[in-house]
Amino acid sequence: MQTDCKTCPFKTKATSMLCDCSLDALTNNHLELKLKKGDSIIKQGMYSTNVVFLRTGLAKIHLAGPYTEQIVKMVNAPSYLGLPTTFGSKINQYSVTAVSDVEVCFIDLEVFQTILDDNKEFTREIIQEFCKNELESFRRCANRTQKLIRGNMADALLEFANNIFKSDTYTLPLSQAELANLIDTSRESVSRVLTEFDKDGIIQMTGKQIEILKKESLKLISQNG
Amino acid sequence: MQTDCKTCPFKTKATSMLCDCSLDALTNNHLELKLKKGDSIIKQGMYSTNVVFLRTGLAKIHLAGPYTEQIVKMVNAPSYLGLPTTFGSKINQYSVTAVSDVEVCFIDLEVFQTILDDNKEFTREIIQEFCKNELESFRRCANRTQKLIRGNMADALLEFANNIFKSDTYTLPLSQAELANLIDTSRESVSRVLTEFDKDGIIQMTGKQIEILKKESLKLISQNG
DNA sequence: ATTATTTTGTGATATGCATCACATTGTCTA
DNA sequence: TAGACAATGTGATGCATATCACAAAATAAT
Repeated sequence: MQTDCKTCPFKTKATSMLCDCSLDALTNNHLELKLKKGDSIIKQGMYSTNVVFLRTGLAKIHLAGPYTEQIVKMVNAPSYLGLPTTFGSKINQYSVTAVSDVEVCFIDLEVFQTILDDNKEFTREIIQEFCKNELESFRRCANRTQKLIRGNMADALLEFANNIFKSDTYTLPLSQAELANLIDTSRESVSRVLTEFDKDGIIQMTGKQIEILKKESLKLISQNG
Repeated sequence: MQTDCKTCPFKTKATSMLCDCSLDALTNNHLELKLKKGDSIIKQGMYSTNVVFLRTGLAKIHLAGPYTEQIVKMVNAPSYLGLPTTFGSKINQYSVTAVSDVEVCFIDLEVFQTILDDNKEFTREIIQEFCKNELESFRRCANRTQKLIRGNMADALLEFANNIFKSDTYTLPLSQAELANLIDTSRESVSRVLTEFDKDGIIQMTGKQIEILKKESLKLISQNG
């Protein structure tokens, strides 16, 4: 169950900068788990002192808004999860749930903190990550609140293609209800827009299988209405 | 013009943890400026290699969304500005503008990075800040997209009272058009809601002077519609 | 003081989308 | 192979709020 972190092939840019002694510390202080699609990785409202490393698979970050659940973003491996909520608060302020089968490593916060203290380059990379995430948050929020549904749907489809699956053909990892939470709309509207895109020949939809036919059109819709 | 940072009375929790040598480095490598209300501190789209310390005054962080300007949040001194945009991107991804007269210190990114490298406690505090900001972003975004205008207006008024001015009587630091950008609505709606709150005796408004009369009502409106 | 310019108040109209309601299809399980 | 439950498609209706269009007031500029 205990992989040697030094030889683990799943590393972020930050992780690849760790000294051997820190990697040894990680090896001896992490809990490796295989979780199934739908399983909770981090749960909002729970007390936690762990940082999570997503070794393989896909996860969603989501939280309870004032009325409905909101999916903040999708994260694919390799990536750290829960840094903001673990460092920023004793109680988890958001949830992370597996969207595919995943492998995760739980790392104690104190161990992680020590590793930060001992590895300047690692710390720099982590801070860079924080910064990029915050900028991304700003942009995302502005889009969500200002764009119409078609624009946000187009964004989501492009995001899956470009950043998550790196292919214009993929299987939607979320239900339509979840997609609604991702782009702040209703389940019904997701269904309507998706069938509309299909009818217009912008995408081809077979069940949850998506093929993007006219990427340029999607980009235009993303920019305009 | 060059204050000695060691004796500067305006310090964040993080800054108070710096060693003397780092404070000396700061003293010799910062540019102190007094800016006036409305002046730009950080400008979206500009190349920048500076971190800014807001010594005194009030500022707004804002960015160009797909259609309109969005005010992300208000920041009052003492606080660092522009860490995400300076670390995360060469080009500024958002703007910061003085909302009152302010004093700011520009610090070169390399100097700031060295200080991070040399001060573990400082770095911890900065990371904590990042985490809290990110959590705050998530919450803010969920509220903005899910709440109705009255709820968001109530939030803004409470935020000013509780976090910015620490008093239930204050002068609105933003025009109604800016308030609209802060809570993602139209200028007209801001005007309507504000007069409504006034008529209902929840606030008393004399020009831009605000007095919160029924704080509990505002909290209720924030929670419900 | 007198324009000029920005800021604010308020009605009328239009619209994007949530909500409700129900049919249909797909998927798991006993 | 049913029977149950979850996920999806689609119409009809209502509502919050953006937008347009001015008037009034306040602030700045000459």
